[in-house]
Amino acid sequence: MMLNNKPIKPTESEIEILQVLWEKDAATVREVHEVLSVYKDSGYTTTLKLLQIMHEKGLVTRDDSSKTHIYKANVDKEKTQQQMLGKMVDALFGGSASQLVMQALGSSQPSEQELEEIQAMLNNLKQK
Amino acid sequence: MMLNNKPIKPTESEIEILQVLWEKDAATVREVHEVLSVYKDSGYTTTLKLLQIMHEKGLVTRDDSSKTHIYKANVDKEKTQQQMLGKMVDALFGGSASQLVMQALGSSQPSEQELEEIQAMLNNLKQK
DNA sequence: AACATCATACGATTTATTTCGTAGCAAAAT
DNA sequence: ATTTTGCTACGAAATAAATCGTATGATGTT
Repeated sequence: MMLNNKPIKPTESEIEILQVLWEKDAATVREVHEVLSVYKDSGYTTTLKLLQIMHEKGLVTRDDSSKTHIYKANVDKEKTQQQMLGKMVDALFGGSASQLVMQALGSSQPSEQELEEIQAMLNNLKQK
Repeated sequence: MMLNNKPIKPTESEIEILQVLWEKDAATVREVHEVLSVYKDSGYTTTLKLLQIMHEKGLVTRDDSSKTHIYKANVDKEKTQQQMLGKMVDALFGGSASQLVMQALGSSQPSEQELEEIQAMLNNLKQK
C-alpha cells in the first residue's frame, strides 16, 4: 500500500479554498464561493475554475454524479501544514524549527491555556 | 520620526536574496549570485534584475558610488519573519499561533538545547 | 411552451514573477 | 591601443497564477 507522499504546493488561492473544504468537509462551488466572497471579491467562475484546476492537480476530489458537483479536500490538513511549515523554516529560519517556534511564541499573545498546551507538548518531548 | 511599517510581501526569489543579504550584511550582485547558484541555475542577469527590482521596491538599499554596486537588505529579518509567520498562521492555522507552534514542535526534532531555549521563553511568557 | 435561474466547461485575458539577451560603458589585461 | 572582461540597464520573452466572459445544458417557474 502506498501512501501519497509527493510534496504539495498549493498556491495562495488554493489554500484559501482548502481551508473551506477542511472546515466543511464537503462543499459545492457555490458554498465555497460564498465563504470566500466574505473577504474577496472575485467572481463565481473564478472559484469554479480554481476548483477545476485543483481537481486536475488532485488537490481535491469531486462527486459529479449530480449536476451540482461536490468537492472534498484530497490533501491532509496536518500534512499540508507541515509541508508548508518546513518550507518556511528552510526559507526564512535557516532550517531551524526552534527558531521559528521562538519567533512565533514571541510575537503572538498566547493565552494561559495555550501556554499550558505548549508546555505539555514540551514535557512530552523532553521525555526522550 | 516615522517607522517603516508597511506590510512586506517579498516573493519567493526575493526571500532567497534577502537571506543572503541578511547573512552577509552587504554584497555585490556577483556575491549574491554566487551563493544562489549553488542551488539554482538561473543566470547572472537574473539575479541582477531581481536586485534592481528589489531596489525599486525598497526592499534593499544600494551604494552605487562605484561601478560595482553594493546592496544591503532594507527590511528587518525578524520583522519579515514575523510578518510571514502571521500570514501563515492566518492562512493555515485559523489564526492560532499556538497551533502552529505545536505543529512545528511536533514535526521537527528539537535537540535538548533547543528544548531548553523554548522552555526558557515559555517560562518568561508565563510570568505575565 | 417559454423563460428565468443555476450549473459546468473552457478559452482568453490580465497580472505577477522569473528569466534572459543584448547594448553600452569602464576598467584591466595584453 | 586594442582586446577582453566585468558591470549595469533595460526591454522582452517565458512561465505561473488569478480572473473573467461567454457558451451550453439542465432544472425549475410561470
